[in-house]
Amino acid sequence: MGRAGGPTIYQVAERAGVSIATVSRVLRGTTPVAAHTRERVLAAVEELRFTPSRLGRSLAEGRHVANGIVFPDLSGPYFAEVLMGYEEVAAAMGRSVLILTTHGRAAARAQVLDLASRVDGMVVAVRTVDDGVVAELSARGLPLVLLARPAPQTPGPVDVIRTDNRAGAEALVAHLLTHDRRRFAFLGGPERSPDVAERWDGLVAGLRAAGVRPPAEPVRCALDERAGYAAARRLLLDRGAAGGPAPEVLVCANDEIALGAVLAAEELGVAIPADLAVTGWDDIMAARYARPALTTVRQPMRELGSRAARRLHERVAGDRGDPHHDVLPTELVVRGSCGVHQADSPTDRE
Amino acid sequence: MGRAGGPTIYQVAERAGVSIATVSRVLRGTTPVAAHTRERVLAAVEELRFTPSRLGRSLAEGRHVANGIVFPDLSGPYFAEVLMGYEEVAAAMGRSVLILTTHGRAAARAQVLDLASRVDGMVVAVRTVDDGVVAELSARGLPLVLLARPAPQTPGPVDVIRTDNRAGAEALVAHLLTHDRRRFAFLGGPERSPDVAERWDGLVAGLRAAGVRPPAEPVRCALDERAGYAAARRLLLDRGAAGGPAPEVLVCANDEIALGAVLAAEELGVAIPADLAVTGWDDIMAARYARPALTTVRQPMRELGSRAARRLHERVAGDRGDPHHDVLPTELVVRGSCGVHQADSPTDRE
DNA sequence: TTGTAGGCGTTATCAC
DNA sequence: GTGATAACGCCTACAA
Repeated sequence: MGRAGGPTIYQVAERAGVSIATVSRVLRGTTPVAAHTRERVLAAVEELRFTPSRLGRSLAEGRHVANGIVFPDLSGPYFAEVLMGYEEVAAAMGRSVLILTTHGRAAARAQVLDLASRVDGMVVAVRTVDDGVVAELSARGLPLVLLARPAPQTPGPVDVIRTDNRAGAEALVAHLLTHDRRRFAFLGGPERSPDVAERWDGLVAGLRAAGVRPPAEPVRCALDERAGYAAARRLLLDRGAAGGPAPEVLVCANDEIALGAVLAAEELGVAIPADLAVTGWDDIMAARYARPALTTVRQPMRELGSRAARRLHERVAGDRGDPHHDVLPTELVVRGSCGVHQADSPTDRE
Repeated sequence: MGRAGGPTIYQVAERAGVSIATVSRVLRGTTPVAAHTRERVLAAVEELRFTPSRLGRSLAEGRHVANGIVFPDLSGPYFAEVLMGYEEVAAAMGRSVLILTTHGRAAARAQVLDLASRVDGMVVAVRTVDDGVVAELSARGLPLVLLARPAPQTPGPVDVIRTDNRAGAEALVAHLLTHDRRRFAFLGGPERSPDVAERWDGLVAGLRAAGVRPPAEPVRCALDERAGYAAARRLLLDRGAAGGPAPEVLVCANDEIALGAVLAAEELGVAIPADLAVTGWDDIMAARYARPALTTVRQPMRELGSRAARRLHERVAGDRGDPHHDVLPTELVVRGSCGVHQADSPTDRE
């Protein structure tokens, strides 16, 4: 037993009474081997339960047959869905998947570089490391796909895949305006993710286009339920205290924030949608179960992952073409939280 | 440039005018090196942006510094949470994480074996591959931690981490009986996961202990919302048609099934909790937002992952002690879907 | 058809 | 303090 992983090719060769070259040939099917030697080799492989060392193989072949993916974190369904799509396609192509979440750590750079030395290519999502790292890896010739993150100024071909946040936000605004709401607020931190920044931009643009005055600033908060609850509560109380006009619409950067806002409103006796419309983004499961159900914008999370995997595969396979820039469409999902509609069916299951 | 990943140690050595041994020594800090040579080496490393090849390193060191984890799939919050806990701890220990989802594929065995040759140890969750594969890996000496999956009869020390499904189910039943419900049904597929099997067992045991007749069989269905909807609908319609006594309680194997069941009941005009109590398992986010909010059993998903990572780390570090068998406690979360309680606060945020 | 031998990029053990 | 050099496990020309 040569290593923890099991027997080595030498032991198989010895047992079969052949050279390691022959064993390799049988296993790889690269060169014809006499039927009877082949049998003997296979028998030895079987008896020893031999599995070639990935390390040896990769070192010799000069490739890892593995993909990396870097997320900021894994909370909420978004990244999990992306990962599903990614892993599924990568696995189907025979590639392993290494995952790294940076959690905004300072060590992120080092971790990503380490990851880079274990894979043939990788996906970098959103705010995980700064463009310097991306440029460095790209310069090294490592195939890179950026997910929901703008392409940096870098020489190498870096592909980008994202969803159309701006169009989604504009469609959302257009719908909200049909409810005759005018005083908008936006909950979320545009600096926390390029996606959120685009949603904010889309909101502002949509309102301007309709001649409605957009909010001066977003209400900055983290992208989770708790932060949404706190931010909405503060907003609703402050406006009340200041005697200023209360917001009529809360456009939230994601569903978690929106659901937190719904709880805050409920607690303060603000009726939804009568007094206040609330919208989210992503269409997570809880959005359908909230009462009223949450109006939101759905994005093809899983396809983001699968596309990234496919694109990466092409690059790893040698594609040297111009960088692709895929923008996937979003879909407005109108439910009860933004106002009353005809044939409201808040429990839609699709 | 020796490879896609960048320069090799030879190029650094040449540039610094030293041997590769010296470069290695400087980088690893293993043996003292003269200050000025050290400087020269570091300068060369810097200029060439040298990062040692993981492949070469691992081959020489005989270790990957990487952990694997095998899931059946990634849908729903359960596995994502486990993964979070796992990745976080593994990363903190400087280890990379390879993830594999088997999707019940026939190729699972081969994929797991491939994974095994890329890591120093791995976690195998639930129903992913059969015990033969586990035994094989264990026999090879690969450190293994089983997650929510019973230990097989195997020579090597295999650690197990799971939650106390039986106790959770018994506590749940005990509570449900206080509502004077007697006719129970169980929705879920015990053969789909050991967890579910234990929940079913706990239900049966809990009812027997109270002198209540348990259902003869579980209502088998997949562990998702759609399956729960379909199964509940069928159940409620059939009972109605047959004129038999309708079930008073639907104990579901997880929250997704339960929420699907709630939709089915709603659709059929069956009032919850008045006519029918419904309970889930996991306490996913949507469980809190459903109306009535879902009574469920919470399990420490994230800690399952972090514990597994820690245990694996100990084994990889050389622990040869007896197998651990950790059983984490569950927590009953009583909400509105199982009946009316004093001081009902269905929107609890904790 | 099969074997020999060099190379992949490190680490670590010897000598010097 | 530093430099050869042998592993590590595999693949693959090149020979035979």
